[in-house]
Amino acid sequence: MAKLLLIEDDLKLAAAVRRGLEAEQFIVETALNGTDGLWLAMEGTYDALIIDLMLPEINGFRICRDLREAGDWTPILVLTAKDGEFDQTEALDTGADDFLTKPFSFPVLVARLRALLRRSVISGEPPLEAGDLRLDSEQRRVWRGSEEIQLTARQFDVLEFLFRRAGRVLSKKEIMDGVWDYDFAGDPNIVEVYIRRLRTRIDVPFQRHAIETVRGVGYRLDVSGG
Amino acid sequence: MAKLLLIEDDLKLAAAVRRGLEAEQFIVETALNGTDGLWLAMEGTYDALIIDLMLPEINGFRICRDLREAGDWTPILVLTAKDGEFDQTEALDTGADDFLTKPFSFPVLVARLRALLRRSVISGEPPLEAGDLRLDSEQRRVWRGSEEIQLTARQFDVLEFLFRRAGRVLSKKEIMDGVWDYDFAGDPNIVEVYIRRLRTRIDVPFQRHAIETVRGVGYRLDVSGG
DNA sequence: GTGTTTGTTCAGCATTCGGTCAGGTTTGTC
DNA sequence: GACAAACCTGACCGAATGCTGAACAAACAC
Repeated sequence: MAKLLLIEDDLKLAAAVRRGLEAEQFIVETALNGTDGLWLAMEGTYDALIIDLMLPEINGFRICRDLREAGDWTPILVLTAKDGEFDQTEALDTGADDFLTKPFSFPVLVARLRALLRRSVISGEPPLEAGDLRLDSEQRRVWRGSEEIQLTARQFDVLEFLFRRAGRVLSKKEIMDGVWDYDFAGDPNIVEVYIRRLRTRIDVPFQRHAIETVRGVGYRLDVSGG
Repeated sequence: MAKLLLIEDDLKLAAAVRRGLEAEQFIVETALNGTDGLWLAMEGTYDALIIDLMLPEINGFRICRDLREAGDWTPILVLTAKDGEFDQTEALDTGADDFLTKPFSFPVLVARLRALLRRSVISGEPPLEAGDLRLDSEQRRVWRGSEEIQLTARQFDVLEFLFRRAGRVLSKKEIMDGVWDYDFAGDPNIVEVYIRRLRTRIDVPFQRHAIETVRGVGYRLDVSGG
């Protein structure tokens, strides 16, 4: 699958993003400063780069430029602080393909990444399946058997998150961190609410839930699809 | 498919054009200055060249001349600044086959390119289809079943953009970037307005929209055509 | 120049969505 | 069986989002 380079100096954020992307089946390498980042990027073995603009030593702006000037057009997704010294247009001036303003939510990051990769590695990614439940990320559509199920944006994000980790038990916190903005600080009950909303839509009557509750731990999407 | 060389020193523009053309299935290589550009162009392995006239080192004017003098008659599309030092007649005097004034809109660039290539590589591209909706890029005509639908230029551009990405959900921003001038900075509502106008023309009464709304995300042309 | 078509902006409206909350219910423990 | 913790559930409300018709402006044709 796709191999990514993450250049980010905030240790905590780097670790979180890395973990998240790995859970999405990406192969992730991390550089904590501009020098290492540029060095690694120059190897040119990555399918996409995720670069923070504010970096020690060599900043992200410079990395993008240097790569482009070296004829390297690997897709680049740039991370910027909202109030920071770089703004949106500047981010794109660097030759980056897309940018994301912090704080961002994880599904947005992944969606943007997939959009960038769609041109190269991932193309025509097959729909995800669990029993007779089917979810197509690209089209953002869900079916139970042949019947399409209408979901709202957030509902879809939650379900996709579960789908990509099907069979594993996910805590409410994991789901919150994975689906909501990473600085979202609401009641974990929101996850219960969304699980319920999903269940009322995707479950088959008189059959056990496709999304099982594991009391005291979290939720699990049954790979057999309920 | 067709292989292109883009010679453009503005990183932002180069990245955007490159990305867009790749989405249209072209193979694109990019040079950021005249020297590299001429060097690559001399290889003579491209189906067409897109050259900015204002370039560092060797300008576009010179590149065209040198190529033509070397007996290379690869189709050339030249990009010029509106107010720039080169005007339209001069651009064509260089041996270019066509020219485009900045800022240009993406569909225009693609249309001109296809026109240039039609003489050589691409010819007789089949019409695009979605259900009983049919769109012919070359003729710029649209039919529902056997009945032709009249669209304005912009309406057609939007629909063609959706057609070439049928089944995928496209954000308003993607549509704006893909259809309007690359520096257009208007209200995304313009997309809503055009979607509406398209719907009133292409939809079948009492049937669901051919262009579906995916709330919070964007629009999707249903491949089954509504 | 006049009239028409096309493109864009605007503002009000309708709908949907997301998040919160306040009970209710189940589960497990003592 | 009493209790607490965890989870479920339906209702509610503000905000975001999209829809729509009309007005205005620009481009074009005659």
